[in-house]
Amino acid sequence: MFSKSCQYAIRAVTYLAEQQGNVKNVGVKEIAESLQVPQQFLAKILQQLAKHNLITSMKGPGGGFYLGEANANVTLLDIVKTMDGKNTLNTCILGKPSCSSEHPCPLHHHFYGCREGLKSTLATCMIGTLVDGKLC
Amino acid sequence: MFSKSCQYAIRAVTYLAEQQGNVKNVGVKEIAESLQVPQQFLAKILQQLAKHNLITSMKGPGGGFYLGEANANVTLLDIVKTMDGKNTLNTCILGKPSCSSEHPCPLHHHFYGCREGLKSTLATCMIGTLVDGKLC
DNA sequence: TTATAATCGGATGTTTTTATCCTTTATTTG
DNA sequence: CAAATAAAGGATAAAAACATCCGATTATAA
Repeated sequence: MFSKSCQYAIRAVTYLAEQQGNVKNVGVKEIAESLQVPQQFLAKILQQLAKHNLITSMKGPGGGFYLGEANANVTLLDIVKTMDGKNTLNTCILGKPSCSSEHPCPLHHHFYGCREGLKSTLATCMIGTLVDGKLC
Repeated sequence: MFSKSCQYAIRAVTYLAEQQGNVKNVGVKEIAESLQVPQQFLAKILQQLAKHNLITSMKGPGGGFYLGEANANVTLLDIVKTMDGKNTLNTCILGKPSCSSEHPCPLHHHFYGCREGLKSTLATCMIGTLVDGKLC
């Protein structure tokens, strides 16, 4: 469903959200250790998110990543689209090119509602309000 | 969610189900052309399914694959587990190792029901009854 | 019996995803 | 200013997924 990059991204952003108010910046090292994921790989992901202004970064000593004013309206769907592409969550679960409600694949009706529900959940969840275990 | 191999497998099995009663055997070539997927790759997948007795194969001229008596009770979940492993559809959507209802990831509650529903759909669908567009 | 059509099986090749390494740039602190 | 620190960025490597090639085997039909 989600690539590993995307999974790491969401989990890292969740971690950042939880740290809001504590300290301003969080380094890659700390996040990677907390999530138990490869640090260098996670660094690339966070850089990518920062480049797209989904999170904020600061260089130098005491630097790191955080969720700031500029990221207030960023949703989980923004994260997903940046990591896995705009069309993720829109393609047929069986990869059938012509799948639609008119010409559905066998699983279309069973999966469509599920996927749309997930998409709308992601679209309404502002990352600033994320906490591990729940969305808001 | 599903690997390409698994997607091809489900679509091919659907095709076989639709051909039941018409001709006994269907060759890889015909299936691959119908699904618009690489023939040699699909051949491997069908061989794998046949080896696990999920579908039936016949060599020689006029040979091919079909759904027979021996495959009457095979479900879509059997196909999925064979192609993508037993643990697919059981792991956390964010890849968090410790995710559970007690220690859920942010998406756990939003995704759990969805996934269990899909799993039970797959578990109750006998492949013999499959038709493109619906399950039974 | 022989030619043919089809799966079977092993090896190999390609592409994408995941992961690491190393240098550069910006920032803070002493 | 110098040194230390942390992100940024480019190049490379490893692993997994996806795909192809080709000879062997088997069964059927002529």
